[in-house]
Amino acid sequence: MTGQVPTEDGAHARITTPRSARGERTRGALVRGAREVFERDGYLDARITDISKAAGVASGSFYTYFNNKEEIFAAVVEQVQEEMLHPHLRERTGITDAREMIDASNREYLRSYKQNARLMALFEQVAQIDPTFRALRIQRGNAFAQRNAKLIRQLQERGEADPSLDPLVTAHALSNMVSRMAYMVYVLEQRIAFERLVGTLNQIWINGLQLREPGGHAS
Amino acid sequence: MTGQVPTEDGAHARITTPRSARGERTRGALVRGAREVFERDGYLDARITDISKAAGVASGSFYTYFNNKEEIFAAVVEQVQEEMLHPHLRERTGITDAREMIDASNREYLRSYKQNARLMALFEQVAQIDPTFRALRIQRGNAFAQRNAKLIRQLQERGEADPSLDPLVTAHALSNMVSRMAYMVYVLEQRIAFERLVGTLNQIWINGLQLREPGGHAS
Amino acid sequence: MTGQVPTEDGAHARITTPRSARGERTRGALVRGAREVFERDGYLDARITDISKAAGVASGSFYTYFNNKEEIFAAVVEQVQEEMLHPHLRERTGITDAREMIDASNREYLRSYKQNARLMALFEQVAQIDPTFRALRIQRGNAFAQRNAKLIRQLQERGEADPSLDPLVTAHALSNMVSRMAYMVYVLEQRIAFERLVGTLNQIWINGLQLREPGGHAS
Amino acid sequence: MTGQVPTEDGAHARITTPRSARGERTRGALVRGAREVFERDGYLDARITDISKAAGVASGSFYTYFNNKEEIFAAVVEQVQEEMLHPHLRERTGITDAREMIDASNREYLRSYKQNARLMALFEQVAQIDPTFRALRIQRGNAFAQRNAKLIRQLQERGEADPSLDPLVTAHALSNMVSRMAYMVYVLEQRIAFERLVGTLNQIWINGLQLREPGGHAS
DNA sequence: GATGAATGAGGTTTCATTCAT
DNA sequence: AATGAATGAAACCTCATTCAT
Repeated sequence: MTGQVPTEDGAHARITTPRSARGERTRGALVRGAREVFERDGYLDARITDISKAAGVASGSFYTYFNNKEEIFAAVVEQVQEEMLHPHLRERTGITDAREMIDASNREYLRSYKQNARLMALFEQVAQIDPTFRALRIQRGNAFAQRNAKLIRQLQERGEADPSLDPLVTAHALSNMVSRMAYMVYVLEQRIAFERLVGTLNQIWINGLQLREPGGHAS
Repeated sequence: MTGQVPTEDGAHARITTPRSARGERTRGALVRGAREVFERDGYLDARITDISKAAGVASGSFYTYFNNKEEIFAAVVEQVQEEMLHPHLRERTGITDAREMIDASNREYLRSYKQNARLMALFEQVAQIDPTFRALRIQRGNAFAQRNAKLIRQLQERGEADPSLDPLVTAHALSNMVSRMAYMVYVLEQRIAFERLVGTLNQIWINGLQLREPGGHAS
Repeated sequence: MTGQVPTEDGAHARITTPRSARGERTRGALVRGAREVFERDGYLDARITDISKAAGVASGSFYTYFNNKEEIFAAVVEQVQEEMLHPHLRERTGITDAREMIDASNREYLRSYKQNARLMALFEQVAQIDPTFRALRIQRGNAFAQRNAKLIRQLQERGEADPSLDPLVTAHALSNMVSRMAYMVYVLEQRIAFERLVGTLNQIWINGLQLREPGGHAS
Repeated sequence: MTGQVPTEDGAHARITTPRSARGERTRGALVRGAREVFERDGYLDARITDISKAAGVASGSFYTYFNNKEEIFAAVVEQVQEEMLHPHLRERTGITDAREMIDASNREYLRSYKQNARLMALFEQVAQIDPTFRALRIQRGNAFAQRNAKLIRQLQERGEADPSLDPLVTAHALSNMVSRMAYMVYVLEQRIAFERLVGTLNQIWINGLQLREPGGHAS
């Protein structure tokens, strides 16, 4: 009746948004505990009991703030996103040259992926398991690809990129290539030196798009 | 861990390799049933009971041939591989031109992926869940990349491909790009027309490698 | 268990009889909330949390005034009884004729039952569940039957009622008949028109007792 | 897929109708255990664990045959009904006189109720709690009343019963009177001697209906 | 007194695995 | 070998009750 969180099913919505400082602390401990357990045991093997234990609260307290594993996982994701929130690259660095932009973008992505490999593995796993989270990922991937497709189109219009490429498909393909390589190297632990990885991926982007000097004449 | 009886696979030696024709039939039914259930319910939600039911045998019979879900999944994979076993492309078609080879290879891969989308989704899922199967995939990916890396090296030596690219990393990157796009389109059902997909991916391979005419002079 | 403080009811002496006006208000809100929840959800599904919520007080406040669901139910019953407390029929109306009395009494009972059907259903339910409340009902039923038995005996002595009937058993039987019909019609919602119901029940009373004109001569 | 019991929701119908003798034995033990526990602890306090324990089977075995407490209760009811199934009174005894029929019928009903008091208490309780079972009771009550109403109508037509009574309402009322008295005496344990009880109730039926000699002239 | 979060016992349910026939 | 019922170890989840603020 009173300001309850709008949950999916609207059933007997029992979960609470913490009103007191103490509640805030407990909820926080649970999210932290969940992250710890998820990273350690994986999504499937994480038991709610263990999360509560890791948070140092009674098992029942979990249900004060979350209805199930899925929900607390969403909270972990949210928390991680806030953590990772940097100002956007271009805005920060003012890069305009396409090559530099590609390098900066790939470099930053791979660095961050490497840094949070455990978490990325987890996200990858959950996307395979939970439809809700999978949908979220698709959405993000699409938004990202759309942005990149626009950049590619601009380059094509300026005569700086291969005009025969479909911008959207290309954007998807190149992004997927990078993210999959990040997964391969940092989650599956196939050892490739960072610089070699970035360098090769950059080169494939540049070659793939047939990037030319802004002037327009080939090197 | 200590002094295991030297059985076939080191397990607790209970499963039987069917000797009789009847046994062969039962085992076959189980594998077929498993595939059906896996494709329908996904790996996680597939219950051994359901597999037995789908196979039309008693639940207990499962354990005559397999020890657990993982093992029967392996059997499904094996069966599928036999099915998909075509004679290798080059051997079959005798293609030698790199561009043609890329097209033939991507085209065949995507066609087959589309054809078996359900199964591919399943494999993707299980690779996220089961370490054994994950290792298998890594191994295959590596073998495949190694083969492609060798081809790339040959092209570079003949002056037909960008010599600055790391052959192995490039091979991994381009393969991952294709397989990930296949996943995106045929499992996640992001609609992209087949020809546009193949065409764009081919072009990125060609551009990415900076493939030149066998003659050796740039366009 | 040992050496209990001699409190009002011998319980573990925690509940408070409100001293302040604020306390009075809170207690009242709880009883009102309980009634609402009991009528809505039934006794079994009424959760103490819900009662507190319906009362607009914190869940913990419940225990300031009551120890458990049973106790607050008793409070609801008490409150309802006060509400329903009419001056007694005869005293109010001065009826002395047996037939008129039967009609007035049945009519009033059924009217009130219909009016408070939800509550009556609740009482019926709780009587099935809670021994304390069940005992209370038995007691009331007996008191009521005893009163009626006395009237029947008087009628028999005056030659106005069948002398072969056991007054107490008859009193119970006829009362039970009426209350059970009320339950059937207004709780179980078996549609019978009010007047037909009252009329038939009156007639069975009259026939059952073989009521004769006060004068004493048979019909 | 194969001959499953048609359950209400048809979901993942997991319960089994025993195919083997052993299964039959286990199911039987569960129903017997349930009856024992229900009679001992009441419906509400009966835990599925206890039922399994009383049946001497593992807790999980319960779910081989039943999905929940409600279902096994239904099985108990069914079993009891089979037990109580006597050939119908009239058919058995060939009674045609209304008075004798009333006596025989009430006598038999009360005898049986007394005999199975614990069970009847249980049924009464569950009817208050479980809508499914409540509906069943209503249905039965209606069927029974309809039969009796027909008899009353016949008597009225033959001039042997008070023609002013509504047959259906009267039938309900008199039946409810008897069943409620049975409840009062044998469940609530209000001591009334059997013969006095039957005698008084018979008399109220006879008086209530104003039963006359078949010949038609009053006594 | 009021608050609302924390507690944890207790019951339910699932299903991989075993085993007697 | 096949059968299908029995087993019991987990996990989950609820909510009456307590308690620090």
